Amino acid sequence: MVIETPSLELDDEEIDRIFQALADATRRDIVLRTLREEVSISTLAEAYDMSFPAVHKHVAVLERAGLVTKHPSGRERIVRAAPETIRRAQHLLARYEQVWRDRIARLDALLAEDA
Amino acid sequence: MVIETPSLELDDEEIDRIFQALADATRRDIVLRTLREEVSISTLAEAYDMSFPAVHKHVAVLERAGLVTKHPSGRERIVRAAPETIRRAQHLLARYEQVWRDRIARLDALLAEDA
DNA sequence: GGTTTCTATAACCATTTGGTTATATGTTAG
DNA sequence: CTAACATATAACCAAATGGTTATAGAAACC
Repeated sequence: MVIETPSLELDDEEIDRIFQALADATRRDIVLRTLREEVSISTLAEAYDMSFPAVHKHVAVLERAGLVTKHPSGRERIVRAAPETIRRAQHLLARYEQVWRDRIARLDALLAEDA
Repeated sequence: MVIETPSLELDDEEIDRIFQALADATRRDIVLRTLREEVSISTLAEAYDMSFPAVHKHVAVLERAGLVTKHPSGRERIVRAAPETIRRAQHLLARYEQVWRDRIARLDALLAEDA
């Protein structure tokens, strides 16, 4: 039996799915909306100028990316944002910024050395 | 004449392009690589198991997203990361997290009120 | 029980994406 | 000048994306 190691590290495909999911204005709006309050898919669908199945698909993309979760409640599916995944994406970008700052620090050190 | 207002706000299409560009492991690696040091496209191309034109296209996607800039140097095109765009994306996600925290704060306030 | 509502999914379509090979142009090196 | 190298771009292709309509199942309402 394989023990699923609950790695905090994001693998490449996971990151692909997260950024891909965020690369669409409707989906970003769904994330914002569900961060503020839990809503059903059909309630979400009312907000956008597209069919229910289109919104349903957007929610599925967000779910596969781990950005939202769905919870049955009677005939409805309540959509909840998953802030932890957003936080991980944010931290990934923060690490990119750190790489840049490390480079600047190296350049500064080199300049100080030469002076 | 239209004065181009240098808005710090990211419009939807700009954000689409940024996240879309980040949704590919090769492109994220190019960003990381160019954050550390400026490199030519052909130097980049050596690092990946794909043709030069494929890498050239990835760089073009990153450039359209404002994540890198290209600078001619003789026959080469030096690719530089644009950390400011990365920072903006990071801040956007930080705002999403803030929306979540605001909600928690509201719920906490409600609980305190009821107590 | 029948109707309505919410969800799920299939089938389809146009466009975009991410790769390829081939070719042309510009720049440097000898 | 010529050869080699770096870039750019066109044409092509398969797969993925983002939408549609149609259909079916499940839960709730009266």
